[in-house]
Amino acid sequence: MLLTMAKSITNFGTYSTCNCHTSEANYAKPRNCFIFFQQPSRKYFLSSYLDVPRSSTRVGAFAKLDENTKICKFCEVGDLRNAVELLRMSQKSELDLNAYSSILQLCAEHKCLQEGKMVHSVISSNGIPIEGVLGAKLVFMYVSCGALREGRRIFDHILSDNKVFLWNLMMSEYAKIGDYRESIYLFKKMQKLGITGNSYTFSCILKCFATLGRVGECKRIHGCVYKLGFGSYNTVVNSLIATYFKSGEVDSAHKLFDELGDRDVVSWNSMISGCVMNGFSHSALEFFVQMLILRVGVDLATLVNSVAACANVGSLSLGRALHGQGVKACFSREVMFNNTLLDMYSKCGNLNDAIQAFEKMGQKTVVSWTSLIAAYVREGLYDDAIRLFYEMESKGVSPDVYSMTSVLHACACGNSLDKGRDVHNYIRKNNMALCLPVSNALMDMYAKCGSMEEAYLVFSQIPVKDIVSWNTMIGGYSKNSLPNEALKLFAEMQKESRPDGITMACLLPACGSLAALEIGRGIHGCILRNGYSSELHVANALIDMYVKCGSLVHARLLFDMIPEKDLITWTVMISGCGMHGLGNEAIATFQKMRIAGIKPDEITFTSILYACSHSGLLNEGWGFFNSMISECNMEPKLEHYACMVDLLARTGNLSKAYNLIETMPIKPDATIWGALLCGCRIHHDVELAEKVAEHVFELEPDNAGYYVLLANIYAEAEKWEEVKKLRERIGKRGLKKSPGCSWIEVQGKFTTFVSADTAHPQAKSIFSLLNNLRIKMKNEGHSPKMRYALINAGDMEKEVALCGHSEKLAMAFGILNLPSGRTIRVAKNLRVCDDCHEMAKFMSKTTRREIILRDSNRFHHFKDGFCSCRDFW
DNA sequence: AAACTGTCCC
Repeated sequence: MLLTMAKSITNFGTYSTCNCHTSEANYAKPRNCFIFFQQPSRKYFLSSYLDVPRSSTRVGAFAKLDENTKICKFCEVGDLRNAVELLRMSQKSELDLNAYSSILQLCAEHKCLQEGKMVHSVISSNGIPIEGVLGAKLVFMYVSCGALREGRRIFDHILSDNKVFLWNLMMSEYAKIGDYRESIYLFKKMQKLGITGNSYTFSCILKCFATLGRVGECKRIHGCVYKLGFGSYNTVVNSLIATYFKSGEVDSAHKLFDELGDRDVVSWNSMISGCVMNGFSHSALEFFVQMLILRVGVDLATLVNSVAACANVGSLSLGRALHGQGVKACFSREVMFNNTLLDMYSKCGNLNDAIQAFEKMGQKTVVSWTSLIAAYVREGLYDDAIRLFYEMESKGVSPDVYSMTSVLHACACGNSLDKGRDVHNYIRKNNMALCLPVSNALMDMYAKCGSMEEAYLVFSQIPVKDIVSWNTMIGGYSKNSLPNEALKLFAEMQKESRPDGITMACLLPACGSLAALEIGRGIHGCILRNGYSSELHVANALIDMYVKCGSLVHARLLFDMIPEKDLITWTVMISGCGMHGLGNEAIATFQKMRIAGIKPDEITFTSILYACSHSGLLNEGWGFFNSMISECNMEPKLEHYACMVDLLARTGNLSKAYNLIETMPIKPDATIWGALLCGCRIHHDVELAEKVAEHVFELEPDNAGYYVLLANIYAEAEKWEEVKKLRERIGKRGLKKSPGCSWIEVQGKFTTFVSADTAHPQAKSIFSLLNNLRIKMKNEGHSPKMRYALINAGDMEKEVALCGHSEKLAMAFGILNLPSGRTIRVAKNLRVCDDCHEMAKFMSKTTRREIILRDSNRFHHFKDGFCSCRDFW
């Protein structure tokens, strides 16, 4: 379809371009707001409002007329110097209003403030009252020459006989410099004085209200406009359209356009830019194509907005076609056009053309530089982006808010904490921290670089936080494994500010990592009450929360209810099935996704490979690995190799796994060797484990977990001497095994257990429950698995230590405190041990409870003495 | 004309 669009441009490419600059493009920027002094309209308005009426010309002696005529003649030919000279030389009695007016008009046109002031002083010293037409001319002169304050002084002085056009002039001048409040003040004063506005008044005031986001006032003006009969003026309706788009009321804007009989190029442009602004770039392009079909003249604004639409929908071919049209229309020197092209090429994934567009630009502004910085970030060239920022600065282009946030984004994505801190210093030096988007970007940078302390420091210094500030912090805590902080901040936020869907998407991963099902349910309720559940991001986050909290059933229910699933929805479900040991269901979901026409990405492949690995589906795993390369043209990354090594190792193909590591085209990291080491434990291959472990220790010498893993392998082989040596090695490096802990949520409250936790108030009943179970197990022929004790001591002692594992304590606590029949959900920070796994199976049978245990790797569903992992984890 | 917060894998 986009191709046909591109073609239609070439077919209808002979539109007029000459009028582009002069058309009344008054919708986009305050700069163009006051259009009636621009080229096409000037004469009409000046002659009707400003020129001296003939009746006031005094008919006197011929000589007097002569002086005036001379001055006017000089003015007519644009000879300001001689006109002023003659004015100064003439006697007061020789001059009439015509002469003063003409000179002031010329001063205004040539923007000659000096001469204008001189004329003003001549008028004053001649004692001519500043009122009526002369007053208006003076105001116009000052304003045109950029002396708004002077103009305002005279404006206020002659307030009583001000005409509408002067009010319009002042209002639009204030709007031009961004002082919308002053424009609104003048508008209200005007209303108070009973002066009725005209179409220009309303265009201007609508823009002011819209920019300040005062939608209610806009609607009131809309009513006024219709009452006063301006409802058919396209300038006014165009402003209304733009206003509604700005406040996000897309339907109202469309309705106005549909009802507008006389559409001009600005009306069309307003539709295109409004659609782009509100995320409907496809519709924008449809309007553009319709313009071509109807042979409506196209101007610079049309092309700029349509190129932006191409950028958003990623249509390179149409973008290129528009580029060509712009060149034909002689826009190649327009900075705005070139900046948009740069951005379009970058967003369409074409960095080279973006760079070329940048280099070809005659005039580069801060926007051009910022767009190029963003282009580098998009391609992952973070250091180049940062370098570009400093290059821009050294070339004398001062960074603005946009360039600051862009370079911070580069630091954030590139994980460059130090460079980010440098930029922060730059911001402090230049007093830019007070700007909220900059502070927000700073927080995001610190959060993405893992420094939540610094992020919080920035956060705490923001006097008035917006929704982005809160979301950034909450999401930062979630991502940096500080879920409790995320929840705490969320509670704090609710006192001050209303959360939105994004807040929920930021917060839910915190519940997921805590396995906080009840809190997660509470948030789900909040989502439903506030109507956030229709947002796909929120729904995806919810599904993932239920997966991670062990409730695959709820996850699946929600998943099935989503009518339009995106890639992430599918990926969440695939990895969810994988985590819960349902490999075949993961595969079925993957296939359904393909049928739905969704293309998997690298993460989807990681998830499906991971699912195969956890269910021991070797052939299927290889199938996906190969199809990733051959069908999807993707290059497997470290994580994909890690999954394959894991899969081979778990299924007992240890030497094949070893070979894969040796022959893989990228350098294996500790995770890859670690996966094989795990396999060595499962299959009790001490010899290979030693070989593999040395690779691991070399790559990650400070990770105590790997030493413990090898120690366990030795312990299982009862090589106590080696265990001892390894423990010494750990001690020498000063490493500490991260202590195992497990937690359980009962009525929304968490209880955390560490190994052999006797401090708990219910410790006595917990231990007696576990002891009874142990006795029962023994009677039924289960011998405790002592190999995990890591202690070379008497068996009794080992048994005691085994009984004290944190997951056992948490499970026992659950049995004691949750109503019968309720599923017991426990989460653990490390992998579950063999003995605990055995006991959990037994527990599920004798207590007739379903137990769902989440360890650091996956879920175990214990039911009737069996585990969903089929003892394979 | 450009920018800041969001869901998935390891």
